[in-house]
Amino acid sequence: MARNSLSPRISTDIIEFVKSNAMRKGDHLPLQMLADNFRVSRAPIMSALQKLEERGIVRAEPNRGYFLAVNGEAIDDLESENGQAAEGDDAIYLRIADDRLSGKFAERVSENELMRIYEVPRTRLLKILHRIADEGWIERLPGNGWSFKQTLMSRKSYEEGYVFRAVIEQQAMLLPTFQSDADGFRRARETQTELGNGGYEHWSRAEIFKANNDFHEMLVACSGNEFFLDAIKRINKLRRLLEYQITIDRSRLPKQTAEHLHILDLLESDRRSEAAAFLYTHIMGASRIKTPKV
Amino acid sequence: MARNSLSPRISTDIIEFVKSNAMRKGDHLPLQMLADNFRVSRAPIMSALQKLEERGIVRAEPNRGYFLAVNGEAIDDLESENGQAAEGDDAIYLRIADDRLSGKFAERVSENELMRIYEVPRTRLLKILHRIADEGWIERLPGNGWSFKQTLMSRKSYEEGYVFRAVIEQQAMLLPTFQSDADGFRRARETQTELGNGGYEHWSRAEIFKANNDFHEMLVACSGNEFFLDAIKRINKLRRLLEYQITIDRSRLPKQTAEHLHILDLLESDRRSEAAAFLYTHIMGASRIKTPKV
DNA sequence: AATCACATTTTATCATAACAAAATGTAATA
DNA sequence: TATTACATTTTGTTATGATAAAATGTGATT
Repeated sequence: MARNSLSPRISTDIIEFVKSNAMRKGDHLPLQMLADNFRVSRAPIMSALQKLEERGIVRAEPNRGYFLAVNGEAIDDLESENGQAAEGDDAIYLRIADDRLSGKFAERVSENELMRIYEVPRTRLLKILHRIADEGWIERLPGNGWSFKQTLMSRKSYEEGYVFRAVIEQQAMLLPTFQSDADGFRRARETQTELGNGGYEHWSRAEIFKANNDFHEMLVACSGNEFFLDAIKRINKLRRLLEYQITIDRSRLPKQTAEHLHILDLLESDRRSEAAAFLYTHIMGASRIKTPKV
Repeated sequence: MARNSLSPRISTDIIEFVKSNAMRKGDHLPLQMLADNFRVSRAPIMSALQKLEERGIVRAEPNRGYFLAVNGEAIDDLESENGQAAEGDDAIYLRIADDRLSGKFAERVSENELMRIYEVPRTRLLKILHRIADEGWIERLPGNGWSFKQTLMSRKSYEEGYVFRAVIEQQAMLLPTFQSDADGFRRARETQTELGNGGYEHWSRAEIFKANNDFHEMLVACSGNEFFLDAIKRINKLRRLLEYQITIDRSRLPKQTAEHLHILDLLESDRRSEAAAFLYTHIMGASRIKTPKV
């Protein structure tokens, strides 16, 4: 057996790309452009496009290339919509997270043990374990095996996480290097407005979560300081895992999006320290309400 | 061939353990206790002790175990002193860092390429690459190969790093959960005093660096917030890499240690916000002086 | 001049087997 | 009873060869 192909993921990426660039029916999709964009060679792009052709999303013209067969916004990506059942490595990753949160593991596990449980070859297992280690909830022991860390993923550190986020984001906004990103603000406004105007009723949990994270990461990116952004991205990965288990209280979303818009208002009228203070209470406010099962 | 043994590392660890616990000649060293301490089984402890016996540091009594043959403080660990030439994985890691900093790599490299260059089996190479990825200066590409990130390890982000540290450490100290650690303070005082009273002239660069890092991490640990501590530890790993290349200005050390002691003074007389403010300028002050070659 | 289509090279993953080290169970000893 | 010494089991690293995917070079087409 060989590795599993990139093309499914690339297909999804292309659809997302087409949508977010508001491309229209008939637009050309050059191989090299897409390849550079996704940081792969032309080969996997080719096979992804071929599969998209079978689905009628793009049209192939011999010796000329691939062209969009429909308008970008008209595409609804079946695979990623109903494909909630994550494929490939992600599936295993989520199963491990689940099993960990429901206490099915001893603190210490061996690689062989995990290979048997999840029926995964070692190479792939290690990739996943390293990802988890990067997120900070498992670590390699000096001898054999891996050890789950209790520290993250607990109620206590859940709250600590909110404190950390509130402080980092507020301070990032107060840095002298902070610069508003007009384009980012505009797009954030669109998303938040849409979410507030009824979107909160039908968007999927993942979409809502992503919109929220994107907003906060966009703000921190304005700080112009890589380390602040990195710290936030890192903690958001963990958060995703824990909040997956929480039922979203959709009734709170209108208030949340209103607060997000308020922050943008303040920034755009150059009231940065007010915005930073408000951001702090905004984040800490969310902490008080949510309650994870763990 | 099989994996390389843990015992050299464990030998060093045991020596460090004996020293830091101020153990005396004749003290007993139970296998299980050491095993638990280092999170391994008794097997590698056994072989480490056997090697320490050959070096005359411990004495074996049949069916009774191993006993210290000299006083803890009297041991000078030849292997780790002159053993500046790091062994095993660390050696490769440092070579990669060097080669990267001196611009010997294209941005994108394949695993096979690196295996050929450093003559390392894939398993070990991957371990090292994942460690580097965790530190944030390389990342796996979606297809084949890895890509060095420019962002960290540059002059700009070097300065950003100082800003980040200053903010995080200051804010950590201001958290309501912050609690002084009497024991930690005492030990920090000892080290800093020793370093200030002439230690700065003969301590190795690594020792000085470690003393400094330990001080700051100890302070952040008092915050009682895992995430703050984690963020500082993470950035310190990177710092170590960059500052390796800088010649330490030893004449500055007395001032630095004096400032460290001053911070402890302020904290112990319950002037926390003053301490936090001073800590901030202390860190930013260091940033202005040092200049990395990169 | 771009871009594609196709052919070729390079790469990483997987299965397998060998082996040394790590982990562990237990009788022997202090 | 606590700890070691020794025997046994389990584990993870390594080398090797097969294979499919990714990367790339180049002539053909627009």
